[in-house]
Amino acid sequence: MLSKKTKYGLKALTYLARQEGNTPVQVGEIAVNENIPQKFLESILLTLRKSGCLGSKKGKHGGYYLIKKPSDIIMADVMRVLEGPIALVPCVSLNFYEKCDDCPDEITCSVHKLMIQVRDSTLNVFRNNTLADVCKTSKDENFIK
Amino acid sequence: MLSKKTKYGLKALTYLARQEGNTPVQVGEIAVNENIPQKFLESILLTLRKSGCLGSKKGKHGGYYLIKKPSDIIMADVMRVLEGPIALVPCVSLNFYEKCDDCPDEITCSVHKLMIQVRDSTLNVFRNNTLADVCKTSKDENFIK
DNA sequence: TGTATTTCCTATTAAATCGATAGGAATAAT
DNA sequence: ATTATTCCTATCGATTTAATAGGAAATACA
Repeated sequence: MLSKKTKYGLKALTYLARQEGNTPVQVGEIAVNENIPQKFLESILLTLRKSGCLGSKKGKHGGYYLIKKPSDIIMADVMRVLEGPIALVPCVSLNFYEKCDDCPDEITCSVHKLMIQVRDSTLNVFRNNTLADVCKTSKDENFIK
Repeated sequence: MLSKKTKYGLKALTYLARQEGNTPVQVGEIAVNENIPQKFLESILLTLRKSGCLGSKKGKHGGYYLIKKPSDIIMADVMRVLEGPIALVPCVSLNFYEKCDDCPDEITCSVHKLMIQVRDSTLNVFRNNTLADVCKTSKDENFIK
């Protein structure tokens, strides 16, 4: 299950991507429009900024803004920042690998093999979607099913 | 992330699938061979039985056994019993649907659309793998990558 | 220069979930 | 009867999650 953190983070990113210029948008504005608790959103945007997904400006008229074009923001990267590993098991994770302590042998582990398939198929989706893709709704003209 | 419950459950099922006959196998035997806390495994096998994935026999010489051929056991069904929804968000779940309380409109929700893709690709894996497939290790001769 | 505004940072809390354990009832074989 | 096993309910401790609190640091602007 997706955490609220991730869900809120994704919504905030799409909100920013839909902005006209690149002027900073305040947390409060995003929070109100996307129904997200403001203080919680604050901490989420902070981690997104620290990981290089977002830029920020402090003080009056400050806020957050995208530092890359939406079409250059790969969802796999965003998901890893917000949700952590994409794999369902650490032993098949590309970026967060860990050995299972209860598994004598990965090669013969049947769970392992199944989970690699799931990882690859999920990764395929997240790698082939940019923030720009995600922003297109089914209402948009150029939306291709 | 996959819960321990699911991981243990899958391992137990493959253990049973690899048995010769259909004579009941005791929880203790599975627990020892798969490095699973016995009492925990007991409760997992119980839910698998209640959901129709397994049969059981009480008393002396009792235990658990498969009631279907491994090749007839679809992983999607098993996963739903053990882990719950396959979808990452309830609003895109086929079997556990729930409306988001913070989302005004599913049609235009960008998260929604992305998560449908993830659900479909994951489901594709779980629907196309039976317990028999999962049991094949990469060591097996007929294993096809 | 000072005041209002906003991000930044750390700590804390309440609730939910997870992993595991405990103890015994029910059932079956011998 | 005795022994072995599943079945059932309850509970516990640890971890994670979602959210809140309070204030420091930075910036715009009057």
